[in-house]
Amino acid sequence: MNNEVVTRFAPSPTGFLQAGNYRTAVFSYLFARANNGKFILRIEDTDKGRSKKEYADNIFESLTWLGLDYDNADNVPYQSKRTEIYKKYLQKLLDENKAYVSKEEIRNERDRPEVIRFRNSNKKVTFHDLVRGEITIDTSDLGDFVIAKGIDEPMFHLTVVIDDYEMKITHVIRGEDHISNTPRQILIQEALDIPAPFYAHLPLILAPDRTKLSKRKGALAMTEYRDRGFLPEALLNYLAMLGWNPGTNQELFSGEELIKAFDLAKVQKSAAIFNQEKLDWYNHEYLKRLSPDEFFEKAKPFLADLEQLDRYDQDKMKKILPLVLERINKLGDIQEMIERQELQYFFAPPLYPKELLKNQGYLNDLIRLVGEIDANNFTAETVKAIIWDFASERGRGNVLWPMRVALSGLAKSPDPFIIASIIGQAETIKRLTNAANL
RNA sequence: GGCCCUAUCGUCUAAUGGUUAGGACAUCACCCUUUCACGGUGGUAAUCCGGGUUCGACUCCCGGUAGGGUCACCA
Repeated sequence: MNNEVVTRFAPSPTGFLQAGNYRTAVFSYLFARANNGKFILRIEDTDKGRSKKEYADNIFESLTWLGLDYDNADNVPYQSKRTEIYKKYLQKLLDENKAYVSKEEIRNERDRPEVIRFRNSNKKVTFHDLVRGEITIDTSDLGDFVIAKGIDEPMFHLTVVIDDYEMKITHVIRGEDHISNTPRQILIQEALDIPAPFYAHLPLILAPDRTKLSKRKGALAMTEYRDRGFLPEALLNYLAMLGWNPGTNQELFSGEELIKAFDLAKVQKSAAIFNQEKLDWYNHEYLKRLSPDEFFEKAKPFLADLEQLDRYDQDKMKKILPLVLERINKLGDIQEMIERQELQYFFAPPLYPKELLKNQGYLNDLIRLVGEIDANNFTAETVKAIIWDFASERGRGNVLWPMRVALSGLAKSPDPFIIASIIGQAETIKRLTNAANL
């Protein structure tokens, strides 16, 4: 059991992580689970100046929300607290003359007069990348790179190598931007005489203009997607399909299905553009799969504006929600519908210009017909049944359009039968009467 | 600029020497329909360019071109 697969997600809490970061987390997670292995989280906060607790908290929150459960949740290592461990290895390198204290002219006020540099053998390093195959890089143009600012201040390349070793990481799955870092880390491994893990470098996720995804280019924190009403299942599914494919035409995958189907060999080599519209589609698909009650519960936070207007009526809201679902991609769109006044007519009589009715001629007939419906059986179906033939006879547009406008006050809305059934018989007759008297 | 990586519809991708180059999103048309939305049907749309190898290249090789990454006392 000593060759158990262990992967890790090792972000730096120096800012809000975006889609590309979380996609590497998704792949690391899926690969570990697909191989019955472990997936662990490590916080790389050796840069004390830029690391912030707020960002680390956001990483935990995002991972949990996405459902990427890490196996060391009760004991997540922070590199800032592991200085003593790194010191041991650093001292060894120093003692063996594989690293040395470098005294140099300081270039700017931030620089220290002394740093610890790795004695580079300037050779060509070749490693096998699980995504790209063999990669060879000549390290001679790297020089004697800095691995610590001091004996108590180790830096990235050193800490990564030591931690991956100590935490028994078997597969380092990370972004393509680390390819050129890999030879440096391999050199350190050799100096320390520790084994190298397998490497898999994932292609990057790009903005629509093919440049790096950034805040300016619309990159959002994962929690922002949550707050806008995306479902974690949709994000997970979409992220997994960006740069990986199952080799079949299946598009919708549950977390379990992803684990079953995931294969590093089918990871794409080229960068992918983050496509918001496809994400919207995924989210709508998952929204459609929710039960009415689940949808209502998830929609509630986005209904606050209606609640404030004292129009909050749970029973009525539950009837309206299916109509809303057809018209949104994410729950946050509900707020926009409310702002555009596309839901308020369900709660209060609409105001509209008389011209919008186009034709008032049949309104009195409609009032009579609607009044004939059994009050105990006032549904969209019975309303339609009693009106349909009449409308067909007089021209549906002549009858149904004014009816719908009388009820909704809008040029675009759901059909008049469903609106009538939601606002009720008395209110329907009242609004039709108002329209007839305009 | 040096080094490294990559290259199929607008986008995400399938096809690992022989397919009418397939699917999804988006888009367009039609159907459904009083409008919007949903839904249904169908369509437009791609192998970066140039050389090889081969009976035969999206697929293999070379060269261009383009895009990306990286060249810190950040990670």
